[in-house]
Amino acid sequence: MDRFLDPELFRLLSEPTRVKLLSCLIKCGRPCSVTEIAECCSIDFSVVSRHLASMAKLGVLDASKEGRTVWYEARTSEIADRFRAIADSVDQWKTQSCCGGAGCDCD
Amino acid sequence: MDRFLDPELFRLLSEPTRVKLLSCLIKCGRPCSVTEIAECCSIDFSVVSRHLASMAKLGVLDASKEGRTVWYEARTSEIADRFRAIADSVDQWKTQSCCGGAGCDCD
DNA sequence: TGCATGCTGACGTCATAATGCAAATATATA
DNA sequence: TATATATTTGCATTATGACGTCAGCATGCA
Repeated sequence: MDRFLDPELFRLLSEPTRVKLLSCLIKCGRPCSVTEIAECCSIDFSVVSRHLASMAKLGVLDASKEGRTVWYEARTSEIADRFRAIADSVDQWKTQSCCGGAGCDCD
Repeated sequence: MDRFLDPELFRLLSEPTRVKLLSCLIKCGRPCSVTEIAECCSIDFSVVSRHLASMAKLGVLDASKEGRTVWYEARTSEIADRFRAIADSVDQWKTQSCCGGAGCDCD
């Protein structure tokens, strides 16, 4: 389970600004440029650039450069699958037990 | 979807210490006291107290006071369900579009 | 009542990271 | 080549939040 409970992924989604950008991209369902999203969400484009890059690095977004424009697109299926994997792994642990009491080694 | 992409929930899971505590509780599958978990994970009990309280506040844990002891238990099914709901809502947005181009109002 | 136990809350410190501006880089176009 | 456009990067500032210590509060027990 700990393999799926990736703090880095959650850290990305814990920032309202990033979630706003991601939400925008998911809803648009098409590749968007940095400038486009920056204007759409009224956020400084340097901030948007950094956030989108970090999300692409973690596989949440797809990035493709075309001339001087970078197109970002939400990897929607990938995101949904990842959350389902988390749900499944959490469920699996329901039946297991890590400690018999005294000698617990959860860490 | 924005209803499910709750930054607060993700913020909780973005902290390795909190994930460690949650993981411990899920694996144990039974109510544990603050002291018990603090010793099990070798973390200062005031830190544990804070983290568990914040997770209970967001519905990730169940808390029940019994005398001077507070028993925390992971709401495993609730957690799994929440992640599935996120996955489903992300999938639903795949077919929709928030903007026709110029007048995009993603925010 | 006095004391031990279990937990919570306040406080100061520290580390991390988000932000906006400006400069730099890369690419397209005149 | 000169200039405009799209994005990235460096930097200083600011904000957020985690941590440990200690004091305080509630509860149980002698």
